[in-house]
Amino acid sequence: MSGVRVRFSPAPTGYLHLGSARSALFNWLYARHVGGTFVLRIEDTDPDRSRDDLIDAIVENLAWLGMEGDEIHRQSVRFDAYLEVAEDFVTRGLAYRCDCTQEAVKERLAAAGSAGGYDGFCRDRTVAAGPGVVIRFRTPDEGTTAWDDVIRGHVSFENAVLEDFVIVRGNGAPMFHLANAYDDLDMKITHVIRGEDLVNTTPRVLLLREAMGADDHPVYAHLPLIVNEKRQKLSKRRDDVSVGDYRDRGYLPEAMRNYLITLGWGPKDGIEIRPLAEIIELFDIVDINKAPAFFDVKKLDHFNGEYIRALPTEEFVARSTPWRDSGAAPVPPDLYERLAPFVQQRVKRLDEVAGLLDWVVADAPEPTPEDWRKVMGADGVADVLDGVIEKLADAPWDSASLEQVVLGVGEELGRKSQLPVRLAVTGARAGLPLFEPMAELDRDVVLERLRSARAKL
RNA sequence: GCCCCCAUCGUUCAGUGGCCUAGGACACCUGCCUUUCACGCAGGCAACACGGGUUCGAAUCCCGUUGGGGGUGCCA
Repeated sequence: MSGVRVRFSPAPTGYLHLGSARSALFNWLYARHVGGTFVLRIEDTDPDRSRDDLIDAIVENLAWLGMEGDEIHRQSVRFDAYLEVAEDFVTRGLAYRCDCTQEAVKERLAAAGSAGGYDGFCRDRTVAAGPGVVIRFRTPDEGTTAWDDVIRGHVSFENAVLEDFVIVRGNGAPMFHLANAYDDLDMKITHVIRGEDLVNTTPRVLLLREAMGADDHPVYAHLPLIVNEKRQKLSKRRDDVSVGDYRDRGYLPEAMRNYLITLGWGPKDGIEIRPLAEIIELFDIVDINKAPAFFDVKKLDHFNGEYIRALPTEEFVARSTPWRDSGAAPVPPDLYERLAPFVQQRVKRLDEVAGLLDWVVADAPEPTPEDWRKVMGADGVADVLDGVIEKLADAPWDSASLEQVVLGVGEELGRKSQLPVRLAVTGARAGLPLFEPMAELDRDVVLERLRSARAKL
């Protein structure tokens, strides 16, 4: 066990965001790589968000991806410690109380022609504690706050641009910077691996930490953001960001995990799809990329397809069963088991399985006009259909015989006979191998579909 | 506005001064396999944003430009 301690510290949101999942994963991977400790710390300093149901969703999705905290903490039960530190800051003159309303601050800022921040109005006033009174941390007016980021290199901020920020809310609850700085120190976190959207809060945390008496700070590694096709940070409103939604759509956790890892990092040998154990061995935060990465669902689909096909058939059946009956009609389990190998070979998501079997368990869908024209418009289709209808009337009803009959008719006529039969029976040009599923259908049903198609020629 | 960051094929990762006529993967295109599709196989298309330096030598180092992103809450 190395002394490395990393943490994933999400705010409770009721779902696990893709970006958060990736951050968690990189922390977890690094901990496993060096034999360190992965701490899960729920940052529920906002009382409105400190709800068990919001937290459970995150824990469950992390577990789905194969991660669980070696330690689990919750900031809402540690308020006293944070508040004590804040009081200490006030008595030491490092922080002060402020009773400015947010509106008043905004007005003064606007009048001064400034866009944001706080103007230091209460810095030298003496405000008594009370409802609505916040505590602000006094940031230095001079100097710089900087650190050497593992991924970004040297990052530095002029203290002058840092405004005095709130560390305790008017309702008495601590703010995240305070709790975050305190806990990283208290929990002896050695490496902070998190999204780049948090770089600019790092100086605050560093300053707070220093004020708490720390003479060092964790190693920071700010991950590149995951972006959408417009190269913007993934957002809940615009993009599909909920890990749970991907699970519902039939992505395998191991595929999702493997794909997420390739966003911002890649093994030197270029082999992206590989066992977790190998990834843990190869992974290191120093090799993480700086540039934002686009979340490419098509590539995720490819990964997922690879993982699906690699599953032993029984496992594929078991894992795809929750999606089995979501099509036009329920699929009988024994039938599903017989046809599963064919299904497994052609789905990229588990939620596609039912659609492939619709024509077997329900009426065949109406062919698209284009498909109909391309297939049924060919020469000799009527003869093919007539021949197949005739021979199928008393042929043995098993897949081998069906194949023999259909292909046999084609050979006699010197035509490819599968496509017209396929379109007539399944309603589509593409799909499962024809004869095995067709043998599952009753003779009457097949003949009826063939006759109906023949009649429409 | 101010602060911070980023910049190799459409996408993603590799490449850390010469091995690069820049490699892998996804996507796309073409064949092969197959009387469907998919899988598989063989090919193809396709990038170092621009301009200055430094150096015998730059995708790799420095500066600038342009472009993009993030932040700027009593959310985290």
